[in-house]
Amino acid sequence: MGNATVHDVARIAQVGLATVDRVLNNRGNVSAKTVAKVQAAVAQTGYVRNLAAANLARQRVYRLCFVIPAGETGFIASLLHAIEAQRAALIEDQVLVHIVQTRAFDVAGQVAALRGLDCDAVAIMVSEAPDIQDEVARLRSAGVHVLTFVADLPRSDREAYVGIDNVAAGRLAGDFMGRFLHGAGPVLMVAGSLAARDHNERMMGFRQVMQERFASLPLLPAMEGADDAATVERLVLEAAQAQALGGIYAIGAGNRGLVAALRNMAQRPVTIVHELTPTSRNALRDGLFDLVLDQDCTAATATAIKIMRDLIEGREIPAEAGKIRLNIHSRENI
Amino acid sequence: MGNATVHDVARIAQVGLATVDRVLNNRGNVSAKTVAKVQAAVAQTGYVRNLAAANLARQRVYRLCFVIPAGETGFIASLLHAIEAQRAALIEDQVLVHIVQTRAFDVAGQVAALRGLDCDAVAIMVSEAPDIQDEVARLRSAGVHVLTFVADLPRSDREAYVGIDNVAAGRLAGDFMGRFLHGAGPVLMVAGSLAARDHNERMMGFRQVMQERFASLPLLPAMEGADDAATVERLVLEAAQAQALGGIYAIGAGNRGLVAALRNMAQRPVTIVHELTPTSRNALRDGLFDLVLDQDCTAATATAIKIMRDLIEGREIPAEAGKIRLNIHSRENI
DNA sequence: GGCTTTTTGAGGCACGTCAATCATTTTAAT
DNA sequence: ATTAAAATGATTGACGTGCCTCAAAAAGCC
Repeated sequence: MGNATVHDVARIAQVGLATVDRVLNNRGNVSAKTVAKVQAAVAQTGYVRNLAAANLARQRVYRLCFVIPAGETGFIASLLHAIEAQRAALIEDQVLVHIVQTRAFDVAGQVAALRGLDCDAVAIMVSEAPDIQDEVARLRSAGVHVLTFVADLPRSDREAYVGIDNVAAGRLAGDFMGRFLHGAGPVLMVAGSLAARDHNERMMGFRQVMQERFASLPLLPAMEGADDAATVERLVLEAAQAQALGGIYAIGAGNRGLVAALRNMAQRPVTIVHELTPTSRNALRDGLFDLVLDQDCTAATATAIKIMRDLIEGREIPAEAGKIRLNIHSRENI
Repeated sequence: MGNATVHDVARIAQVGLATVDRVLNNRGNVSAKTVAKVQAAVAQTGYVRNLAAANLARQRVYRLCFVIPAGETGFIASLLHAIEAQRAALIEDQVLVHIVQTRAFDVAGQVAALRGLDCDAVAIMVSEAPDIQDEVARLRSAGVHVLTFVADLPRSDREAYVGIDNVAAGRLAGDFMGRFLHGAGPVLMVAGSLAARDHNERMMGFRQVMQERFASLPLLPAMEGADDAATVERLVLEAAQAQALGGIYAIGAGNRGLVAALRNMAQRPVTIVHELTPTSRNALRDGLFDLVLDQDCTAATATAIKIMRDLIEGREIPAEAGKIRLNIHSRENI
């Protein structure tokens, strides 16, 4: 069954081993007739290359890289943890994963990080800026496979995006917000930065659903908390003092500040946030948060690594391959 | 870095290659002192076995098997599809996946299927019965690694369970049901079979939350639809005729029947179901279903395969490894 | 026919590990 | 001290593919 080797193919096709090798690896200088003979033999024997032997022979080492923001947000910590957890199994497979951390929102620093890369494929979680798109193009032309991670750069040369559909996530949050909010009361949106594509897309999705289906609920202008706990706390408390809030949708990081603000508010709004971390987990348990939308970091990193390997091997990447499912956590399933 | 070989280890430890091999593969007949020397050299060089070379040398072929119910439910189809989608990449890695389908709820047939297995590891989705637990024990003692899949057999000898936490899924469904159901109206639960552990656990979780937090909502006795569309349709319509339903929690298969019933009901109850299939996807879009709880088949099969390989390699399996996250789909994110 | 160019075959080395044999040394038992 | 048992080293041959060289055969061209 799965045990035909190049030798079998050569014997069946009545050609030499070298010719089989030339055909299988597109080395050229083989007549069309011979190519057909070999391909027929491959089909007949059901030959499939033995990847282990191939990698051994060519001394293949997969040099992968993740470029992700620095900072101690719980989400980044989860990502790092997920990568570390897989590392042991990966080195046995000759996969070396290197992690580069850059300051969030610091485009120049991110460009510098991309410029200094030395690897076969890279997964990047960076800002959306022309300089960065140029740098992606340069990497691609230098033969490095590039995929975007968590935050997409749809207009760049990236070969794949691994992460959730942020518009859908925002829409889902809007749906739940509308259905949970029995009374009226305005809804506040707190993003990290509306210039960040992921946050912006979530906001758009949320706003779409609120307008389409829950138009009676007033939507306050979105605020930017810069992924900073103190800023988020201040913004939320100010908004709550201006008028009683019915709901809060926290689009990005800074959940610690949100928790602090909620503890100081008389009336508890329906609160939907992103990213399952110790902070948000505790807040769920204490009844401060109602829902946490979360992308599974383990799945995200595992998928990114798999796609990078597939890209290096030249395999087809289905369009859906990088899609990470969105998980929802309430107090009942943490 | 990742390039130390057994030769390096032997040189550093000042022992022979054969001795290094004996230590690394626990072949015995090595003195404690020598073992320590080798281990020190391994630590010093950072030696990690090259799995490709190892598998090549020992002609390793991973013979894996899935034992899952037959039948054309959408969920089973998704499972099969997910396995097929991975098959191409797997054979390059010398992983042969065989699928055995058994009649659902047919214990004797499942036992026979388990008895006829010839593989290194198997993932089973079967009924919970003493005969099956015995058969699992027999497989284990015959050196076959066994993990349960989608439905657990916690009292058996299985080495891992890959699937969602069904109690948590039921609790989550209960939480949403309570929050969506503004008015009163009784809630109907339709399971496939309450003897099936997964359905039973979901029901328990659902019931717990409803009693703890939404005690004012009456809960009708759970019905068994045997995963059969016609039966489900009949049961639901009968219940709806007896009294107007506020909500329906469909615990198992048979969603097609539920859709048919909903189309014939004057008042649309809040409907929460399991498994994202074409049927449930369309029902979501048409507003017949409110939520679909779903375990990601691709993730489940991929995880099961990975764990089977890890078991065969003798690697540690973290307790959490088999945990599949629960996805939630509403009309807004399909 | 003589010439060049393309195509093909044969062979070998390398990759790192496993698995086995056989000879030798060390250690333990009597 | 003798013998048995255990421990160790040295060596070798796979495993299947990639990649290279060299020579031979076939095809194309004038």
